[in-house]
Order: sequence, then C-alpha cells, then structure tokens
Amino acid sequence: MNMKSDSAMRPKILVTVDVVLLTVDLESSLSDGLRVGLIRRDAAPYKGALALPGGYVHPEEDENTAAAACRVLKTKAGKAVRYLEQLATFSGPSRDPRGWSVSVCYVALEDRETMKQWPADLLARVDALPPLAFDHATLIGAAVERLRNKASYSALPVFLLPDTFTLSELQDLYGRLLGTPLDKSSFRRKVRELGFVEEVPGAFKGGQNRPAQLYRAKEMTTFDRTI
Amino acid sequence: MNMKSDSAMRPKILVTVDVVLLTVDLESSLSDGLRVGLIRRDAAPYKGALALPGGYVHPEEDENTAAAACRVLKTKAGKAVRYLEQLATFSGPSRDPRGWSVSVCYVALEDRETMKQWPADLLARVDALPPLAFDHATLIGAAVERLRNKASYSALPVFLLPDTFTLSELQDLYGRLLGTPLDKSSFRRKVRELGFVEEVPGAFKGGQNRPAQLYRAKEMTTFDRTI
DNA sequence: ATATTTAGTGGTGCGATGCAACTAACCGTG
DNA sequence: CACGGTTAGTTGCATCGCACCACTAAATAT
Repeated sequence: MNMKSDSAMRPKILVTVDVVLLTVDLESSLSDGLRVGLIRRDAAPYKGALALPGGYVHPEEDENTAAAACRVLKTKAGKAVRYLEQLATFSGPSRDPRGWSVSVCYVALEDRETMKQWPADLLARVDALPPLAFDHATLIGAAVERLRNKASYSALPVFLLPDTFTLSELQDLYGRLLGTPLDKSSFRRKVRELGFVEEVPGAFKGGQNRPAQLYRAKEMTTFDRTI
Repeated sequence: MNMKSDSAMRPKILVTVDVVLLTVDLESSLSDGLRVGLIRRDAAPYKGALALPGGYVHPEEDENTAAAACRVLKTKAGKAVRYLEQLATFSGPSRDPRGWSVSVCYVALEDRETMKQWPADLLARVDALPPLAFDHATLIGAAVERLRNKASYSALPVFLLPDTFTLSELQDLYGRLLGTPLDKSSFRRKVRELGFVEEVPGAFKGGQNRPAQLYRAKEMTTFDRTI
C-alpha cells in the first residue's frame, strides 16, 4: 500500500469534539437527578435542534482534542470545567450529514451551583432526553454509563458536588448513581478509610436539625478492584 | 462562530487508526510474558523503524474506525482478530511529522499459538520495548495498563489463551497480569461461581503429571465492583 | 419538657476470601 | 512394582470485611 497515493487521494474527514457536560440535581427526589448541559444549534445541519456542545478541532490553535474540548466549553459556557475526561471516539459516514466524521467525545462534570449559569431549559434530565441532533443521545448514554460505573470504584462523583459538602450529600449522590440506597454506617467507614475527603475544620452545614460536618475532596482516588 | 467559514478554512487533519496487538507468552518465566505485535515501516516517515500496525482511515470503504482497525489488522496480519476494543484517541500537531494528526487507538488480544504466524523478531516484550515510531510507546503503555486493569474485574484475559485451556494456565495468566501470585483454591472457586468458563467434556491436557481438565470460555463477563 | 428530624457511632452475625493441608493421577527410576 | 516427584484438584478452617440494626447526639418546633 503506497503511502503517498494513500495520502493524496484521502477524502476529507470531519474531525470534531463533543462534550457531555453532566451535573446532578440533588433536590429532585424522583429519578437520579442527573442532567446534561445542551446547546441549541444556530446553524445547519440540525439548525434549531438541541445538541451537545461541540465543534470542529482547530489544528492551528488546539494542542490536542482535549484542548479543543476545553475551548468549546469555554466559548459555550464561559468557563473552565471542573473535570474533563476522554470518553470514546465515534465515527462513520452517516452520523453527520456533512460527511464522514470522527467525533472525539469527552465527559465533563460540574456541580449544580456552578451550572446555575446554564440556561435552565437547556439542562435536560438524562432519563428523559428530548430529541437531539446527530447521534448525541448515544454519546450521552455512554457518558452516563461510564459515570455510573466509575461511581462504584472511584471518587469521581465528588466533582458533581460543590467544593464543600456533607457526607450525607455524598452518600445520597452515590446512592443515586448506583441506583441503590447505601448504608450510612458502611458508607462513612469506606469513605473515611479510603481517605478521599477531609474535614473542613469548624465548618458545618446547619439546617433545621443537627448541623453536619462539611468535607472537601482530597486527591482523586481510584479504589481496588479484585477479581 | 460561523460554521461555513469554519469548515472551509479547516486545514487537513490526518485521521489514522493504530492497533496494539497483545499476546502473552506463558513459557517465559521471567517478567509477565506480555508481548506486542509490531511491524517494520516500509515508507517515510520513520521508514525502517518499528511501529504499531496502523494506517489511514479510508472513508470510502471503512464503516467506522473499528472497521478500519480490522482492515489494517487483516492486511498486516492476514486474519481477523479474536478481540478488539477501542482504547483512546491520541492527537496533536507533533506526534506525526506529516502534520496535525488524530489516531484512534485499539487494543487487540490474540493467543500465543495464533501469534506464531507473526514474525518472531516483530513480537516485542512490553517491559523492554525497542525504540518505536511516533508516540507508539505511549499507546502500548496505555493498552497494557488497560489490560492489567480489566484483569482485576473481568474475564477479558481469556482472549489471550487458546480456545481450550486449563485452570492452571488461566490462573498463571491472571497472576502475571495482576503482578501477584494467586491462591489456587480461591481462584478456582471464583472462576467457577462467576461461570465464565465451562468444562470441555472428556478433554484433558496430559503432560508428565496428572492430566488437567480443559475448559473453554463461555460468555464475556464483567464482575461487580463495589465502592 | 417532649417530639421530630437528621447527623453520626458501635456492635454483631454472616459470607467471602486467604491459608494450608489433604487426596488424586501421572511419570520416572531403582 | 514400590516409591518419590510433580502437578491437578478438593476440603476445612480461621479471619476479615461488610451489611444490617440499634443506639447516641444535636438541632428545631410546639
């Protein structure tokens, strides 16, 4: 196979990035509260439709696709994101009507408070998605699956909470993601011994009842997984 | 940001796939025995250097990047591969001297017997890699990490063994990948109850000593992971 | 004071896992 | 042909982690 002719006859491939920006609404008691940040497309194709924030990779300004994803988020959301991770790459001739396309998809996590800036009508529940442009529903499905999966063995979900949070909030979050209520005692023991949170000395969240100790995330931890 | 001008002024991005084809040599007692199938490049850049099997995505014939990876493997190895999984996508302006490139990287697993077809001098130990073209050493590192990781919670490693194998061989393999010797009793109990292998009735592997029952893989299984 | 609600801690029984001893089957050797 | 060596495969036990449940603590409301 000749490399030169291979390169010369190569048709154009569209190279884009898409970001699944996830957050969680701990107030909503029904469902898991997971929400995804969308945009409304202002150009063809799918003009006027809802879609994931995304766009072309700009070789002259992007250092790599992760940088492109950051740039997209910054222009569409006006801020740097808390956590960003590459999810997977989707490709094919028919997923974009403009031609054969490759989309490197990223998952971003943000807490609900910060996401207040995002227009409320563009924050869709992931368990009741509106019609979306391209194959974006698939990308969201993959992102949510990844997040749920990582919840079972990592500290990743802390990025869905504000800087400080109570252990009850953290437990509630894990319970939602894992789809099963967790035991208070076991959860606290686990979290403590894994040491991915630390107390904020003297900081308490007071409500109607007994005040709760506030915590903050320490380092990112991935737990052991044994066969 | 105007989509049309965005698209029109878009410089060419090289879109390629690379495959990290892994196998394991259970004979080699030192190290873990993991090996990666390489090719020797017959064209610039890096002409004559060792590299991963890979190549351009061909939009007119490839249904997606996974199909491109299969095609690359078929042309370079002459056969379909046992297991193929997308690893990650690597990108940037400097990883390929020809220009800004995106490489969708795949991990492939094959058993040692089948890999006998691969030229022996192109089957490198992953813990002692020769100098490689592009950033391919990085891709191999990521692939090996992924494999080791999945060994701790999935049946994935069975794809590194022939169709039938003994439980001792399977245990040896897991022990190598996990980097720690496993207990015979516990391992067998686990494998049995997870049920991802089944006996081949009446088939035994006879050596100098007591013959061992042969097993074959059932369905692909991923185990539970709990926080 | 007392009820209510949420925060947070301790104890206990069961199941999974690790460890070690045991049996089984084959081969080679004197 | 008995015996030792080696690998296959099982069984029993002891221990550790974890789910479950009961308890105490601190606030508010009436």
